[in-house]
Amino acid sequence: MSRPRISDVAAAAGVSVTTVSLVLNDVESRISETTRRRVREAADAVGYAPSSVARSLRTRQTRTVGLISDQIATTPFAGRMLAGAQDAARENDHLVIFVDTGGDQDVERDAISALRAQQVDAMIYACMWHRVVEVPESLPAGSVFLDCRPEHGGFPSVVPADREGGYAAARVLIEAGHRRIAYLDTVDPPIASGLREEGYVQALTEAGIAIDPALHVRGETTAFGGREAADRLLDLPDDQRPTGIFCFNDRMAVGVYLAAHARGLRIPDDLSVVGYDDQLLVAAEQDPPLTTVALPHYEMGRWAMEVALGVRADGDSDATHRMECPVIRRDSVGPPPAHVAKQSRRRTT
Amino acid sequence: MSRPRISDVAAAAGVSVTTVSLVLNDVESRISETTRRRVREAADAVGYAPSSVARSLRTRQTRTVGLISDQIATTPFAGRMLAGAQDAARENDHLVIFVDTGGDQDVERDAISALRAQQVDAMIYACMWHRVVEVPESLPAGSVFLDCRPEHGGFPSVVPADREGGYAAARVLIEAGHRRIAYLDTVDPPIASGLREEGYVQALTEAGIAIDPALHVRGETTAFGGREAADRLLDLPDDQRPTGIFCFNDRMAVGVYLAAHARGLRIPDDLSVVGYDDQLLVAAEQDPPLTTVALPHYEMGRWAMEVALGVRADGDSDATHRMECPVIRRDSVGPPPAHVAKQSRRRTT
DNA sequence: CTGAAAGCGCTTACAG
DNA sequence: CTGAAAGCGCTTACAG
Repeated sequence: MSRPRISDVAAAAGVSVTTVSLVLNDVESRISETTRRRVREAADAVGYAPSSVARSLRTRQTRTVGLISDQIATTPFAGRMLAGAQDAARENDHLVIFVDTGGDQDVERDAISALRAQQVDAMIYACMWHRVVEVPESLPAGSVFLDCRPEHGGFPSVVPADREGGYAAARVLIEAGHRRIAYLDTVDPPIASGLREEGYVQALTEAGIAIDPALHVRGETTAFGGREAADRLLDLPDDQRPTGIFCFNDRMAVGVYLAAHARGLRIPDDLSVVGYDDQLLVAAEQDPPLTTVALPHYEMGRWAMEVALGVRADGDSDATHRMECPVIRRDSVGPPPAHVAKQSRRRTT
Repeated sequence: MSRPRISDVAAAAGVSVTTVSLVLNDVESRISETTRRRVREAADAVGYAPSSVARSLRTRQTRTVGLISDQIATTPFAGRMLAGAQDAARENDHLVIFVDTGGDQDVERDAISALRAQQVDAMIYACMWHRVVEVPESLPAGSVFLDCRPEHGGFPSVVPADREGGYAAARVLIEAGHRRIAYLDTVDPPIASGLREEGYVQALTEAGIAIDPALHVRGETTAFGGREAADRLLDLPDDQRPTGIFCFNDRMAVGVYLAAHARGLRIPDDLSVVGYDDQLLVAAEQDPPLTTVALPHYEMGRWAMEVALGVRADGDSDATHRMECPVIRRDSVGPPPAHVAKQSRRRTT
């Protein structure tokens, strides 16, 4: 009925529990091959599986890591973060105890102490999107921050390289020949917003394109918000209207599609657009499929777990690692429309 | 340096460890209020938090439940399942150890034995979408199946009420006045596909509408698949073309929007559409927002955890619980176009 | 090459 | 009202 213990195996094999433990754990020792086999057979025969809890009590490590997040589970795009952490944990024989606090401070405090009581070997503090966070008081030293950065440092952390991502997005448009490139930004700006803007500004500046404040608009971070902001952009006089729009995220880019279609503008023939996030089920499924910059959630999750487990060298205890956001080229970017190129030429002469 | 033990608290309070344990666990006992206070103060003073692993070894329960899934984490719509399970676990003072196997059998086997070794108090086996599954050999009795059903019963399980959902979807269209209602189905049909079809057929039949096989089409389960299938529907002769389309899921419904727009058909004026899933970031963000049937992922996750923990009465050990899929009314359904109503009348006379 | 024994940090009958 | 002691199931010095 109840699970067999190591002493049951010992009895069945006619040896001591010491011996059983030694062979089952493959401890460097000169136990004879005969005995080893006998022990293994006995273990199989009684269906023995060692108790992790007893072992943990003795060895003081649980092969378990706590992953606490603000709302990873309820957010559509961060599951891959969990998946990356999960895979790295498995490869290193660890289990992950996952707690989603829903952003509630009290829940968070309780979760941290429950995780400490469980004696997790390591802890990861994850956010749904790139943020700077206050460090919860009881968070153990050495915890790693995932998709967020501790306010005053002191912990390793990994975040997306948003500035470089913004730069890359703008480059895609510049290389396609665009000069009037808008940044359709979010209204209540998270960190990523400013960072991406910096990259955008840098790319344009390097390309000798003057920054036009009229081309920086903001909207709610939804398709409808994106549409509304895009309307303002597309209502600009012909010679000021952007030919390419870099959107803060894919949801807002969808709004740009809506606004474009509403006035008979085709993408990418009349208007080029690039998004951000590479959101599953949205970016690839637009018509035409959206060129975008991917958030490397899976890789970030894996990185965090690997430094938490100490199997990765570049996890400085006080550095934030910025992970590259690759450009995903699809079909929403083309050259600017011919008549615009003409106009531009006319203007500059 | 190292964490304080119960004996440290006992020493600090000048009592036995028995007493400390008794007061900290609020065990029914006649320990004097004075002593209790002294113990609590001592515990605070030394920063004591009991070790879950030591307690687990002794009490033989870990207050931990294993949640193993095929790919919940990497799928966008099932995070809420995790959230529901999570919330129920927290309310009952349990932690969830989450393992995503990615559908790999070997990983699954290893995960189950790791979870058993951890002595989880209960186990939940979750799927990304409604399926009938072979029961993994080593799965403990009493495990509960989430969004799937064990092939030969023997375990409690919870799945969406897809038949009723299909019925409800069709009713929405019927009540809006439609008679030519198509079912835009998926190509490689999961269980839900047939179930939803049954509901659809039942609703039409009850309403005295003959089932037209030409109105049951299939496509890949993507926006493009939905578009392609919708094209076939919309290419039908005027008097056969559906005025309302019930789609297997929201992604395919997006394809219907695409097909409709491509031929200048407005939704819902010229064509009504209802989806399924209430997919985050897609259903609500269409133009017009999509009327759909929601998959009750959060509630299913909660139900599964509650029966796993034994805090819910209706979790029969061998019954599958079908959870209602509520209709989410938005703006993609209207009455059929006037000229169609006229035509229909003409035909029936 | 193998075993007896201590100890990880708790809880809980049992005794007083 | 409180305490001494056994025991949960392992691992690991230590001894032989």
